[in-house]
Amino acid sequence: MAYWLFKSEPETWGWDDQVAKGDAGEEWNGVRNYQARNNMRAMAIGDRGFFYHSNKTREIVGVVEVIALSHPDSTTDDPRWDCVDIKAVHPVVTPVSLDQIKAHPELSEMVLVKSSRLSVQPVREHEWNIICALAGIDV
DNA sequence: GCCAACGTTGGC
DNA sequence: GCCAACGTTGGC
Repeated sequence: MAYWLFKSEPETWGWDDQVAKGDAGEEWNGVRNYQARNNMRAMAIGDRGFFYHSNKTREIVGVVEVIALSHPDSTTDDPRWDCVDIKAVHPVVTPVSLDQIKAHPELSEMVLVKSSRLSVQPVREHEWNIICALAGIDV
C-alpha cells in the first residue's frame, strides 16, 4: 500500500466537508497540475492519505482512503484532467502542524517541505509512521 | 496582504 | 523548442 498527502484550503473543501460525504466519498477534483494528476493516476484502491489544511492552519487533520481509481474529472471537459475518489477514514487525535514537520529531522525531506505547492503528493512509509505517531493514531 | 516560487501558456 | 509573460499557490 502506498501513502499520499492531499492538500486543500479548508475554506474551499475542508475535512468537515470530506467527513460529511461519509463512506460514499467524493472526487478529489479541480486538480490542474500534471504532477499531482500523475500521483493520482498512480494510486490504488485502499491507499491511504493524509488530509492537510493549507493556508491558515497548516496542519494534517485526518486520514483518507482511496476508493476509486483515477477517472475523468467531472468539473471539466478537458480530457487531460482526471482524479480519484477518496473518503474520510478517521480524524487525527492531535493535528500535526507544518512547523512540527519542518522541525522534525526525519521529516525535513518530505515533499510537503521541499515542494510546498504540489497539492497531491507521495508520502514515504517512514514519514507516514512518524506522523501517525505524532498525530496519536494507529498506523 | 505581500511576495517568492513555480507551473503553464503562447508568441516567435 | 525557447523563453517571457502571466497566473496561481501558499507560507509568512
